[in-house]
Amino acid sequence: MAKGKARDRQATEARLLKAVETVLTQEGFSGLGVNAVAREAGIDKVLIYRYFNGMPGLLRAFAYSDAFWPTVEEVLGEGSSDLSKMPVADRWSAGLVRYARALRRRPIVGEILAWEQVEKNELTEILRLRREEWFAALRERLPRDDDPTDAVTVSTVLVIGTAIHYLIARSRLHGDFNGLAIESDADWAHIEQIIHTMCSRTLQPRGEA
Amino acid sequence: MAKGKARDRQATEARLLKAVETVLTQEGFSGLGVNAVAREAGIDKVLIYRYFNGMPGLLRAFAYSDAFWPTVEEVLGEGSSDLSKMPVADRWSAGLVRYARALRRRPIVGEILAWEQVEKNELTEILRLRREEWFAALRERLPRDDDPTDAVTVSTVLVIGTAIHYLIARSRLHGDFNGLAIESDADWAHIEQIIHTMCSRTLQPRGEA
DNA sequence: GCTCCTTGTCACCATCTGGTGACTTAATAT
DNA sequence: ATATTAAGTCACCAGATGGTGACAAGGAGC
Repeated sequence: MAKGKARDRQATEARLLKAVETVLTQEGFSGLGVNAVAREAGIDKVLIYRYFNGMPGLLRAFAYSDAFWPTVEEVLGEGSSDLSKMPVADRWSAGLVRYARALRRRPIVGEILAWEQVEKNELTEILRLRREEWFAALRERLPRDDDPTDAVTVSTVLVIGTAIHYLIARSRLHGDFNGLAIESDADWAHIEQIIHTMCSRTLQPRGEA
Repeated sequence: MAKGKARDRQATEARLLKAVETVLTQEGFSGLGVNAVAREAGIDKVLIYRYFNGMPGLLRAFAYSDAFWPTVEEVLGEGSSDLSKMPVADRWSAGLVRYARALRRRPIVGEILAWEQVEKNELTEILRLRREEWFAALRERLPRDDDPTDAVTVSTVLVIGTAIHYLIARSRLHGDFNGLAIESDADWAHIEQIIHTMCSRTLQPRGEA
């Protein structure tokens, strides 16, 4: 039984894609390469070159698989809790919290965020472009306030977004950041609370010059 | 003159430490190893083992050199602009801005922040512990408000701090984050403005339950 | 003079990586 | 049945890494 795999290219490609995910979550991107992926999948590495034209091709296929990133709907929330009906501060507050939760649900996301932060090569650019496509699609679906305060609102939200990315990436390896716990769900509930406070106080329209 | 270096252990050790910094900034931590450092310093790698007992020892020496991290004074500001005299919102706002500037001044800091974010091994732990020592020293020097709002204040500041770390690490490789520019000094002036807004609006005491 | 320790040099090892060419074996078309 | 194509296996390459043992030569003390 051992020698001579059932000749099934589709299954082989699927196993390779799965192996990318496994290697990425278990060993991190520093261990991601043709050797490790092939070893994990139990498939000769030469097939990665034949079927995907090398590691970049395989990673591109991975980036467009559904393991890679949450859907826009998952963040926006469908039906009842539609974000676009909320006032601006609540909208962004709830949106950011959902974003954090959606990212946190996928173990692989932390790895990808960290990687993009740390290396810039053919592989990371593939994932980054895919992620930016996603973000553009998200913005398409959000109402745009065309008053001049919109720009500063977006900037503020982006800054909080970077904090989320940082904390999610960090939580893979560390239990806290200078005392701010980022391990358990309770820790994250606390962080969500802070995000909410920052959003509502910063974005809330107030009587001001 | 080439063969037979002037026998000067101190100078050799200094060149190795300098080479750590150079390799780290130029090639990143993924290229940091005995071979690369020795090559950069023009010194046989065996001396790294002899003098520093290997790479961890060399990095530990580096972590306690002044190339590694800004001084506490640089962030707190000395003399005239003493942070501890300011009201709470201004204190943190100004402190975070100074922190960002101090980190941004050192090319190597981005690399270290990114590394700690991404790997956890003997080497990164050395740098992390050193950084946390630094942070503890910083907190010693700041006045502590013992009212219950202090905890949420600290959490808020830490979240903004993570954003700073993220953006500094990212700016080594990318010019923006989803459209938020992080390249030029003007870009960072904008970010400082946002930090200031978030701090003053979130931390400012307001009539509230 | 001689000895002894230190500084520095060189050659070598096992191991891992990305990548390629040549092979066998199964399935399909004629 | 036979020829062709695709799937999978194996062995090998060059280059890089971390790490070690053996050696040459400078400097200080006796």
